Amino acid sequence: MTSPVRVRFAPSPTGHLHVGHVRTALYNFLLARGRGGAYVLRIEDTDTERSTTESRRGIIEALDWLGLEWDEGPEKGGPYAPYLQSGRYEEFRAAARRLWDEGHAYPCFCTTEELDAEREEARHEGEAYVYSGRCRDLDRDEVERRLADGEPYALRFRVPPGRTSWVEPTSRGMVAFENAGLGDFVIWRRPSIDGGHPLYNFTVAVDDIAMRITHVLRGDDHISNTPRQVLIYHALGAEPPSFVHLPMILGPDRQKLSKRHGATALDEFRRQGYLPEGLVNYLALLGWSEGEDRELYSLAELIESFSLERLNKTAAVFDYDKCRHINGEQLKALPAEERARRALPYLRGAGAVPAELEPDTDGWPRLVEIIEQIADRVKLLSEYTFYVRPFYHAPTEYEEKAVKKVLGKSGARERLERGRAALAEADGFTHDALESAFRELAAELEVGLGKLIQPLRVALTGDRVGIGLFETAELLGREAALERIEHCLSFMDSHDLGA
RNA sequence: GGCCCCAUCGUCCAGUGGUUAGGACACCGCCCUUUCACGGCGGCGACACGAGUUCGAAUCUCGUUGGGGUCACCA
Repeated sequence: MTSPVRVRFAPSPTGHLHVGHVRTALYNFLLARGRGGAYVLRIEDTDTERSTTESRRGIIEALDWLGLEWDEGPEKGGPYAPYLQSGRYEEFRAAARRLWDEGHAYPCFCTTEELDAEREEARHEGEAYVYSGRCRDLDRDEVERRLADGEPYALRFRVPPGRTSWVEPTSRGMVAFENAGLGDFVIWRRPSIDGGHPLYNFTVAVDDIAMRITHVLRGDDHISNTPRQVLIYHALGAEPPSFVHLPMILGPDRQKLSKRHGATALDEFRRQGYLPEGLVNYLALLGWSEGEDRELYSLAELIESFSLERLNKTAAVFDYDKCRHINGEQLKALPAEERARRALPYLRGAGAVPAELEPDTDGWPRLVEIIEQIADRVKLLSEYTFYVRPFYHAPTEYEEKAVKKVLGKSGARERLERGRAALAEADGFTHDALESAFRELAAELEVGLGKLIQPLRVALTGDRVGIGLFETAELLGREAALERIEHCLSFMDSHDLGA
């Protein structure tokens, strides 16, 4: 039950990290941490044409941000290096040669044109393409001759008859494929074993064997590759690991999640103000549940609770609303000081606060207090800018509905003036002092407190929406508050409002 | 189309032979309230269908339908 586990997350550096990848990485991480095993990061860069170091850096940075720290991998090393798949080239070559020597692989001289024709015919017949096996039983002498002539070839795996199956340690259980439907697949590209490149189904097995991987957790879309990999394991005399195929994450239209559906790349979520805690929490819930009605988890709690047995097998639709909600819950759990630190880059980026504002400087406690007051009005870090901006910038215009529904109401101007007087004369410019002053004024004017407060709020912030009015005023200070009211009064005059 | 996987509210999850089928998000009311949020209360809303097994099926079996994945000398 608690046998040592070795898992890996093996992205190919050909693009951005997608939420689906993130969930796969997370589950691998959770399994390893929960069972005291090793979580390794391996970069599958054998496709030299599509792999970029920029993508690799992006992936590493993203994983870093999420807090999914790997035990072995790039920039860290480990006992089973190399962790960049391209670094294992000679080992792949040796394994391929061995397969060839032992008859598990054979050279295929078919040209691209010939193969295209085969594929074309299969499509025409409405059947799945399976390599014909034309080069499978070539005469030994002929093979020698063509090899000696330097004719280009690819290496194909000789798929044996029968069926291939494996048992997943989840409710999915056994999955089986008929070998006949697999076809002899290519493990090494042309022109030859000395010059070409090893291919995925082969490299992944060799690498996992070399790294002593015990559990392969990956997307559902890899199920059809699995029998081929199991075959390679057997041919190489190795015991296959446990395979666990995770349900897909779909878009709202139930198609595989893609850019069309909105944000999918991790950096986009980050830009939008998601917390790593929020994303991790939400993604953990997409395909797994503890079995009770709980859905708020820290990474540490997930490590504690996660188990393969509780994985579910139904594809899940990514729900942005729910993701945002979970993020909001995680945000609530953070102390104001921390929320302020995390929000700062967004605030500065939006110009809501002075560019030079830094933690632990003179202006810092005030920002923390503002953030504290905003409380759980926001769910994403980027949403703080709306509430924070008024404390650093006097309104230059007034929100449309605020003008219509507040400033435009008859008597608004008088109430605002009386409010200004109350602010000017208040004995102490604190929340409590202001509140009692306004309650008295409301009683005197025989109007609801709201009637008094609304115009003031608009004058002070430019909008009807914001934190408590008395907190707002206190945080602004008497001088700035009075100045803003003056400005608003003249705005009302020039627009003939609130008479 | 072949092969493979899957099937409970709109969405995400509970539920493993006997429940008024539960929770969360979203949505809609009401309450609280200086606005917006938060919070509280309530509502809407699902076992895809058909056979079987059983005293009894959301739960087990088979079929149908539906959805998804995959069919490269990419990963």
